[in-house]
Amino acid sequence: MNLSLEDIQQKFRDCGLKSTPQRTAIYQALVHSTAHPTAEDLFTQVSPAYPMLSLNTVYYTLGVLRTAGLIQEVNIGHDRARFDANLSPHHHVICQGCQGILDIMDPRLNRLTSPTGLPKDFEITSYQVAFRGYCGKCRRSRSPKTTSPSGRRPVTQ
Amino acid sequence: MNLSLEDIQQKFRDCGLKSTPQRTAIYQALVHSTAHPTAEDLFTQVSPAYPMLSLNTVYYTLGVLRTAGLIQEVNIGHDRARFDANLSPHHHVICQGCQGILDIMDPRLNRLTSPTGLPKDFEITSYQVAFRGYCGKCRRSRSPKTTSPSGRRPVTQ
DNA sequence: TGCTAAATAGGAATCATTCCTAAACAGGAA
DNA sequence: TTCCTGTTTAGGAATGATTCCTATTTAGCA
Repeated sequence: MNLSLEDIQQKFRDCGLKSTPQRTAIYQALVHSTAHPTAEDLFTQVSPAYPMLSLNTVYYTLGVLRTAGLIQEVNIGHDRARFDANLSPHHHVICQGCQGILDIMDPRLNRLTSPTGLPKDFEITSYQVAFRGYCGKCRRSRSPKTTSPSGRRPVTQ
Repeated sequence: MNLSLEDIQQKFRDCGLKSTPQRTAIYQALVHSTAHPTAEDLFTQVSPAYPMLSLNTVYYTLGVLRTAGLIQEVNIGHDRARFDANLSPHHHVICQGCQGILDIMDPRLNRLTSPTGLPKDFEITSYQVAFRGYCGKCRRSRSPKTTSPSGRRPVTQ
């Protein structure tokens, strides 16, 4: 995604958010990333340009942007929060070796119907598919003969 | 699921794990639960019978059982780890009000094909669908007119 | 029955995240 | 443009889940 400074400031205005240099830089970093960075990642990335930046501000900003609906929190693993400025319906592939995340935009996955066995009064508002496995790099650096790492359930076709 | 003490001890032996009262109680509590409890939940549940039980032991035990492949860690949200002794392929519905988790066993969801846009050398070993929404109880305790809470992307059919 | 490696309990350490607060600042009002 | 006020920021302290460390206990085998 590519957003100009003006685009970003307009978005902030539309949401009733003040436009500050730090906030703009953090959002811009997130928009330009496809790596689903953590708060710390963004802090590291934006810090050089804003040496006084506080990690605290990154957390606060991410909270504000999420509440405003400009970004979403991607819950992959329970260890730390990762963020995504891609708001179009999509899914994820997670490498269990390097913890890397890739977006999956396959439109077929956006047409799943309500599952069976759901209580009648449960209202589903969204869903996401998380594929897990190993990327090429991590597969090569693991035991070369292992094509299906032990203890993992293979994808059923 | 219903497992006798002997069943559990046999499972431990099969995995080369020592069978201790604490370990048995923790695993049994997890097997009998459908609530995907946290380490703390299990500690609270097992503590009365084992007053000397340490939360540390619960964490250690869960780690051992997971490594042995007897349980799995369910990564819903990044706040804390939840565990599941149900190893058959299944998916989850998470209530965003009370954080409750339900199992979804819909076999149709186990037949998803590999998504498009996946790098050629990425090997998928498993996947899970996480549905999010609001259970009946939480819907009723929210603003009654809200049928689709703001900021949530509805399920596309 | 004894041995030994694994398991347990408890305390301390770690790490992500949140809370608290004073100072700085953006953006609307005058 | 200047002033005001509520928001934002930075920094430090607090929190809470989880892990680390270690001495003691115990399961399971010889």
